[in-house]
Amino acid sequence: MEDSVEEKITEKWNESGIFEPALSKSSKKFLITVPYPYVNGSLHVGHGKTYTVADIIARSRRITGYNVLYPMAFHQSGTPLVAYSRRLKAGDKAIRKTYYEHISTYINDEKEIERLLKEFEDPENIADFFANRISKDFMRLGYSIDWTRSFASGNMVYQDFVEWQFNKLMEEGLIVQKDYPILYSQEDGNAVGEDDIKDGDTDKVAIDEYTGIIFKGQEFSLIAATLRPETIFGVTNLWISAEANYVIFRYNGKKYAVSSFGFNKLKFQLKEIEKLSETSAEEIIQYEYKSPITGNMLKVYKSDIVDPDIGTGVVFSVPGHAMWDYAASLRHKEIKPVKVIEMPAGSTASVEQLLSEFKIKSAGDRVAIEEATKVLYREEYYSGKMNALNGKFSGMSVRDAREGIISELEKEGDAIKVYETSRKAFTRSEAKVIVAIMSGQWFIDYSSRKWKELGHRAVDSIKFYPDTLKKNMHDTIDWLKERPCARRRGIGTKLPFDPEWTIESLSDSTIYPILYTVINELRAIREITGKVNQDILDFILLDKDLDLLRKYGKKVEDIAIKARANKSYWYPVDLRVTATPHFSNHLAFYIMHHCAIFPEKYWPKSLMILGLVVSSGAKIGKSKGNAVSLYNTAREYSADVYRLAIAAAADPSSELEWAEDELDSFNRKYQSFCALMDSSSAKPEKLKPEDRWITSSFKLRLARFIDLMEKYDIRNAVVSIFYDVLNDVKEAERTGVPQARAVGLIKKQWLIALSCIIPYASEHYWNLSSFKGFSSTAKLERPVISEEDTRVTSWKNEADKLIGDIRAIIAAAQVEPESIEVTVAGVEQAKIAELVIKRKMAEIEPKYRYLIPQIEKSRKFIDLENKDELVALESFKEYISSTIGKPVTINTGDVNPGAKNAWPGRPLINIKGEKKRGFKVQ
RNA sequence: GCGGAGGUUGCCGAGCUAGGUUAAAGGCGACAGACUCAAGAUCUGUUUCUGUAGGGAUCCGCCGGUUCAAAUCCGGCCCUCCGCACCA
Repeated sequence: MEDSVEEKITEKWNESGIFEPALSKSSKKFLITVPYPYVNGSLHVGHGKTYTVADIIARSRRITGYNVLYPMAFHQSGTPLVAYSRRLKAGDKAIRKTYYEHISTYINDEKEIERLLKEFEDPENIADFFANRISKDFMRLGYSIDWTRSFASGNMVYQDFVEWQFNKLMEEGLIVQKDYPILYSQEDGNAVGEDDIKDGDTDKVAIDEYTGIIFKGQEFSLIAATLRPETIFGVTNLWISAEANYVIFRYNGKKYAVSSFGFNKLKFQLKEIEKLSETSAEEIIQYEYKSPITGNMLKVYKSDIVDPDIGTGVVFSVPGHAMWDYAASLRHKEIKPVKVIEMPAGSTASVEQLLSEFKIKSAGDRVAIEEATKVLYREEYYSGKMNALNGKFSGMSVRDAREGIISELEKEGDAIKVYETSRKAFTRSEAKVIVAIMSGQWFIDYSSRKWKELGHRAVDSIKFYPDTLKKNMHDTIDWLKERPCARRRGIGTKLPFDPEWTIESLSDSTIYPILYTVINELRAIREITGKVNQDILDFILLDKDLDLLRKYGKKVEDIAIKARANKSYWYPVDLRVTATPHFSNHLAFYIMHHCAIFPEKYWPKSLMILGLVVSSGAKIGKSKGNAVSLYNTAREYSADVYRLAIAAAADPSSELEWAEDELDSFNRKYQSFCALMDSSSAKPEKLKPEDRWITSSFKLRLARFIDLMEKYDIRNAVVSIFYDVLNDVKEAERTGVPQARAVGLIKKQWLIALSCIIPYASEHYWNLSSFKGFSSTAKLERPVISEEDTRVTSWKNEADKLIGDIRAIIAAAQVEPESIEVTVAGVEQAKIAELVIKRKMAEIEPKYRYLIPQIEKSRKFIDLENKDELVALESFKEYISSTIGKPVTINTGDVNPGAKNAWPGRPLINIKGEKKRGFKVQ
């Protein structure tokens, strides 16, 4: 179909407002939502899947009699938009290129693109531009979205609402404040996110928690940061770097020495820490240091395995269980490795074995040592056991021992936590990324017992599609713990009780679907009051007392009452559709926040989780360079074809491989559907007997479609209503009904059903057929299936089975058929067959007993219930012979002594014709 | 490691929660035929092996078990994929 036709239809939908539902007492409501898109770029075909699936469901509910609301908004909260703007401003080439591509999806004019790029230095402009474009794209994809309720998370009214949300959480005691490690850039004086770090998106930087064990010395103590404190019983000595500078500092009234790099980090992690003086490796090695727990006195050696930049520049040495330490100890004969961990029999994970396995000769084989270290750490951690040398930790698993030793060390004041980045990282402006302790970080405390119980209750009551994910959600809720919920930068709402902080982007978008139900009223109130105050929201959303509103005057009161009615009608969300990456975060928060704030009647009803769209095996992502633009795809193939591909390609919950050539085949099917519609006739005035099969079959398909859509089994529903019906129409031709007539017979209901999937074509042919209104809002009637309908369709199945048999014989026997004679079992045969099947051999007349082996052989084909076989096949005689292409005769026969016989459900086929090799057969 | 999903006929992908109706849906590809001057598209059929009458044999990661009967249930093994957080 032409672009302009689709555009015209879109316009008509918009003008008529058919997707902007009002409250209705007569029909059941259905609120369906999808997480709003983050507006930092154009969307790809993967994004479109979620919105398309939701739209198909929305439309199917609408035509089956529900009052449907499918709203949409835009997300702008968080750091990326700000980061992109900043980088554009700084002239970052990579990001410029990305945005150049994003814009050129829509705009060709070079100058205009340049102008926009300049504008994008303000993040709000990026958000506005793409929000605008995305909503246009969505309109052109035929989504039945109510755009009058649209908003963005940066809007003031949204912020009023989020403030309210956080005040509620605070009142419930679900928000706590603590110190917390974050990635930080000293030069920028700022927290850094993934977007700020060089290669941060491809090579993630995590925060590792080291245990900084304190080794007490005479003048000062050393702090050695380690990931493996459980090996403390195997410590033989300490290492420091020969080249690095060391400093002495005071912390908690005591003196310590670490590398100056290390001190630099600790400054951001420890409170009240003060540098006292410089020192040197030489000075440090003059003393011995006492190990906690074991009390051993340890010597310090210089070694080049120490990277002064990692940890504290002081390393404790466990040559029995660490590749680096072992390699370094080779130069010091007096160091004897001590084994403190034993491995299960058969394990090859030991320092010595890995040394030979990885062919490590000296401390110079850095890469091999790194690799071997990974193996050793992993194996020992998961399968190792502490041996008898470990005091009270002997016999424990390595895991338990690590925990026990850490808590013992911390209790005695013999260790501090030291945080380190998981790899060396730099910001895009080349500043070093370190870990700093953010003091007073705000958290949402998901670990609350009571809250989790509510969460579990909600999960129990929610219907999950697919069902298997329900268990996952229970697990996810158990696993949730405290989560930082505010940051120092980014777009978003200020924390109402601490405005230095901006609410983080996943925490501000949990219960927002309720806003869709009242957004316009809230805006109207805001016009009057200047802000939507907390008590107004209490009244509207939590059904609090009307007295709260007296002070705002009658007008506000009236609007609020209306808003509350809207909310009570539409909420809760009946179905939320989202992609699987949202599962353990957004969806879990969505459930939890509803539980915390709303009474049970407003908790979510059901969730649908979709698999990602992948392209050439990889997850589609802007950074991967395999993003297929949603806009371009829809323009190139038409919105309908895109929708058809999404609906029919695979089960929504599984991953969908995006293949261009398959899109072509969807397109061809779609084209042939259009051609069929173009040539179809109007509904005939009078039915003919041969019309019965196509009309009956359609009823069955339609009923199946309705049932499947009810269960959101979109794929099979599409197969039934699109592919199967299409094939039926073609077959109808052979049953004696021309295709044009066949379509005419079923057109109206077919178009209504199809409006879920290919709304443009449906609407177009709806108009051409002069039906009234829109196919999108017409009512689909559940067909009444009569006995006649099931009978005539099962007759056709019998005919098809017969055709298959005839073909098999022709192929096996290598015959060139002239005509086919089909003989259906008569009364006599039916009686004999029944006796055999029912094991009443004695009752069979002796003269027919010779038939028993013959019947036994065809036993599995015999159908005693099949009483009207002759009528069935007779009525499809034309169909059979036109399909085979040869004349077919059908009659009933008596027992044929001494030859093969027909049995009920197993007619006898006799093919007359010539052997392909020239023999004449009878 | 923890938690989850899965390994099906050339490929993709149903079926496997209720075992037989499954040589195993559907799509893609391949092959043959029809149409066409021809190609493409479309339509028809075939697509594990085998058989001169609708039949037979083998088959659903590997091994074993339950059963009259298993792709489907049970046990073990091998392999693949996803999530593990502050990132929207």
